[in-house]
Amino acid sequence: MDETSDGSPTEEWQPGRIPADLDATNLRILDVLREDGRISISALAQRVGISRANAYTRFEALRANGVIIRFTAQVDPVRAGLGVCALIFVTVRQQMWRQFRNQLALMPEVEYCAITTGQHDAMIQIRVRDVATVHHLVTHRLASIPAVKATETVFILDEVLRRPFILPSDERPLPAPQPAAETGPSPLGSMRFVRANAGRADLGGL
Amino acid sequence: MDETSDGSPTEEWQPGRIPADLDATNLRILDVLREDGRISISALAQRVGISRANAYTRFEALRANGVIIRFTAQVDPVRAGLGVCALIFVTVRQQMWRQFRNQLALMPEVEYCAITTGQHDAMIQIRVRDVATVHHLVTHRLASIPAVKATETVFILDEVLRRPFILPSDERPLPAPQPAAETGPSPLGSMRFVRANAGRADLGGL
DNA sequence: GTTGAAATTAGTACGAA
DNA sequence: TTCGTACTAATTTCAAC
Repeated sequence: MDETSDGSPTEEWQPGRIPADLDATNLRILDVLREDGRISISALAQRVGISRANAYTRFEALRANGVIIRFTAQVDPVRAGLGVCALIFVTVRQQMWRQFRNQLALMPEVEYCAITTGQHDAMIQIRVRDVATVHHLVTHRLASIPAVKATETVFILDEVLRRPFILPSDERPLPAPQPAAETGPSPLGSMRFVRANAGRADLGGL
Repeated sequence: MDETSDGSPTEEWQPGRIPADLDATNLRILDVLREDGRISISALAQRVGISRANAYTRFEALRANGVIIRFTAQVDPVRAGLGVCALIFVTVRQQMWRQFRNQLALMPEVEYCAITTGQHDAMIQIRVRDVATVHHLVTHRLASIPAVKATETVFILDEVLRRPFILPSDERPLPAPQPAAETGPSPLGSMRFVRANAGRADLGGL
């Protein structure tokens, strides 16, 4: 146990700090909650190997600290009627970031949006009913946003992996079961890191 | 209940079929479950405006039909100690897709992987502790997979939007509150759709 | 599809180690 | 801190309508 007299209530979180309250027990709790978010606290305590009261305390703390943002269902988009998924890479007009974000919030088809380094400025992932809707969304709705300078669209053909989240405690199940001859340094030279375009350090009103 | 041999869910789902069981009530259930996956069935029934027994029936059906895949927590990756997120675009050697998928399953840092059209073959999203880990993962772990021909990495600077999932019933809150003069066809000409490279129709052992 | 029972379980509050 | 237990309130289940 660390003796850093951190008596601050609710413990304000600071960006640079490594979460000290994420011990092995809390990580196991998150691990269980990842595969069954509706598990009862009693069952959770049982699976983690702690008492019910302790499980309640840690559970609430994880929520209060913001480690757990919310509980939600994971839905199969195809079975829900949204069979088409696409990625749209957006070049954003400088100093119009705020408008870009505001407009995105008004688009319910957008499941995910991230600001990236590299050739483009942002990547958004959308889910819609059919391909025609993608076309309409890109050429009409997105194109009508002044902050959007250009877009590049690719379709998602198959989603290989979709994990709810990952934890620092996740480790490789198999420690490289390959023949030693092939395990050496990169046999291929085409690993490329893409840096941002010139003038991209300016994130405007982000 | 029809008893197929292995107790598989009622009503086998077929890829082309539009989910007929997703009426307005089920969509409202999913909508509630999206923002609170731990809500009790009683409260769910109350919020949707149906009886408890009905809510139980529909709830179980949505799970059995595979519309709801699972319930899970949504965790803040930064607060969980994984502050660095990156996208890696991978060019996969033809007819080595199966190996690619198998190797990915062994990499716990990978949160998401999708096969895409366009210049690259797949996009994977990873979360790790620091930037150095990204570098090691790309130049050593990924590069040592024979199926990986080339990669291109971009870092995620900020995650603007992260919705659990979206539903067909989600609609635009505001019906285009723009002046009519600007609502016409695309004012910008740089909306680009990227098709797959030559020979990309072959998905190998996918 | 709805309502109303009983049975079970969840959530909370104490002490004790 | 963590655990164990008792108490109260809520939920799930099963019945009949």
